[in-house]
Amino acid sequence: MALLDLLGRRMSLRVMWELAHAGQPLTFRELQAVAETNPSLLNTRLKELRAAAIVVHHTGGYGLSEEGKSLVRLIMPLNEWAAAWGANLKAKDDTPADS
Amino acid sequence: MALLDLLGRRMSLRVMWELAHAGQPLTFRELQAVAETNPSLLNTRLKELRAAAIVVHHTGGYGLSEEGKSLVRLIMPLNEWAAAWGANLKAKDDTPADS
DNA sequence: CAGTATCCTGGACGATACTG
DNA sequence: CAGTATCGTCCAGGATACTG
Repeated sequence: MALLDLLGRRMSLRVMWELAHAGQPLTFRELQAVAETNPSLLNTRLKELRAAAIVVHHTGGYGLSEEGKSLVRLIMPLNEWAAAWGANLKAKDDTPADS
Repeated sequence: MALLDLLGRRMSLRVMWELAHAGQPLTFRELQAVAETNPSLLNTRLKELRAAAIVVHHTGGYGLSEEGKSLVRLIMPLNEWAAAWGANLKAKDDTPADS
């Protein structure tokens, strides 16, 4: 699944997340600031995300495409699962006395 | 999201996929064969997946834990989305006459 | 058969200077 | 401000030999 390959890369999810929460197009520099990264990586990722039609470049800034939004929606449950999973793991860790 | 970090690594999904489809525990060598990888990587990933309680080591082989199964179930939609997404991308590629 | 140790290589990423 | 070019670093992953 090449999708997870893309999503697994640095700043992929971060960028999507920031764009989803901004609610409005963000400029390159704004995105760079909120995502706390360097132009080089941001640009690389942005190219990939645009090639994947997940991110689009409106007049005035970057935003999520409809596909991008649907993808974000799809990832949410995974997010929750991950939270529960993390809590669970930790709980088990904190309970060495279990036998 | 550290989960995607793990899932993004080579052989994470592949291993989960193979285990899900095997329907029965697989030995280290069997897993290595079906996943087409080397013992080094397989072992590394297996350790991580076991630490994450996604994969368990039954007597006689490796299998998915209940958490692992639920995760696989959660990933399916993403899988479908990716398929549609890929097809769509390709279609647009094949349709340069669009204006 | 199961898993580990070792060594090597490619590519992702980071910092930053620079052009349009 | 937007994006590109360059260069160095670091680590995931590949091949394989080896031990229990």
